[in-house]
Amino acid sequence: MRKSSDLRKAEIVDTVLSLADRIGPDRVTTGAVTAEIGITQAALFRHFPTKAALWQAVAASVAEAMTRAWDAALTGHSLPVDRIKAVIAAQLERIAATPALPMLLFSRELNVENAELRMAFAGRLMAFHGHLRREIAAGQQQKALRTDVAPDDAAMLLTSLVQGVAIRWTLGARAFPIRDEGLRMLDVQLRLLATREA
Amino acid sequence: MRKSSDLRKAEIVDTVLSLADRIGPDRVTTGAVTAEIGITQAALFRHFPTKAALWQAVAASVAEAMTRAWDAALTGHSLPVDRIKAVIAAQLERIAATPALPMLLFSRELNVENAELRMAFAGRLMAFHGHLRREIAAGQQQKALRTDVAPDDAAMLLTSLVQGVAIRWTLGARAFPIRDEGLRMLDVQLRLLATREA
DNA sequence: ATTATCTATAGATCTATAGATAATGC
DNA sequence: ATTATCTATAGATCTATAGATAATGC
Repeated sequence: MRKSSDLRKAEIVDTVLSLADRIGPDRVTTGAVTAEIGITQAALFRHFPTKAALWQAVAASVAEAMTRAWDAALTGHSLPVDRIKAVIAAQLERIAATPALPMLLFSRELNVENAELRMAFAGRLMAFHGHLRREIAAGQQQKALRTDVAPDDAAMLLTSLVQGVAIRWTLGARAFPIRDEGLRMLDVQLRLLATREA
Repeated sequence: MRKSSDLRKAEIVDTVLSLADRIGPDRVTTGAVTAEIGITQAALFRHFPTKAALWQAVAASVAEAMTRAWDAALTGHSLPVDRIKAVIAAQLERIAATPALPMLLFSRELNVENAELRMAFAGRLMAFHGHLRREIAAGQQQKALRTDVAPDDAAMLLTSLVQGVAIRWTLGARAFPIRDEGLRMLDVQLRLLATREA
């Protein structure tokens, strides 16, 4: 079956992510991708000039999906704490939808081969951190959150929480629903960050 | 220069870790290791029958060093909170000494190829978590730590904190001293976990 | 005599290129 | 006519094996 270039490109990008999950990012060869799709290995190079270019397209796709999900989460709520919960829930859902993400962050492809790939993800991580820091600062101004913790530090604790759950989920063979467990841990941490009511 | 088998094995294991850091775990080939040492590629297979066996020796070496460091840290202090700080400081020092560790945890070698390698690291992660949980429970009993957080959850927050700092350190080109930054973040989190004094 | 290392190479795998072929859309 | 795909293959790289050689230690 012959597809338009745009459709085929999208299919290749999706297949890379699916394969990266199943066999590991660095085991994704052009041959494995095309075998999965049902075209010859050489056909891939008519869509992407090099394998690095393919990975950059993958990074762009993942980064765009994240950005959209965060923006939608933020516009859906007004209270800072609700916005924090929503943006973290959105990110946990992105990880569940793209389970190769944690591995990808530490792949040779990203860390050694492909500086553009690395920068794309580093940029998204900073944007995520920025969202959290802003909402934490807003929550502190509304006296909902303790003010004796720097917003930057609190945002790092929450980013670490998401990463910690993702690591546990990945290494533990994904034996629990990452979104539920992540939000449960977030409630624990938000309780520690909240101003005392009693 | 000809070395005894034990010395050469140790040299090979050390070289794997050093190379894993510099070029990424999955790029460590038998040829790269032996070129670094100054023996021929084939000589490696007289010390380790397969590449998988070599990685298992690496895992055993790293795991043993961690265990020793944690035990030394724990015996050096009596107060639970001090023991928590000491064992986390020890782990941050282990990461600084073996900077390939975070990448190794997500390498194809560990996640896809080598189940024994994966289990070795999963076991150490659980042991680390167990140390933290025990000390947190002790701290709660001594009324030094809030009792409205499950020790298991608090231990996960601390483990995530270490992982989060390690990720930031790795992706950020190791631009800050991981031990200092980790202990600073630990103080922030311990302040949240402490019983209020005022 | 034992054993660490070397030379040479098989066999597998992977990216990328060159040129031919066949399906699509004006 | 355009363009997605195919066949065939070059060239690089990697693990592992077989058999020879040379250094070490009793």
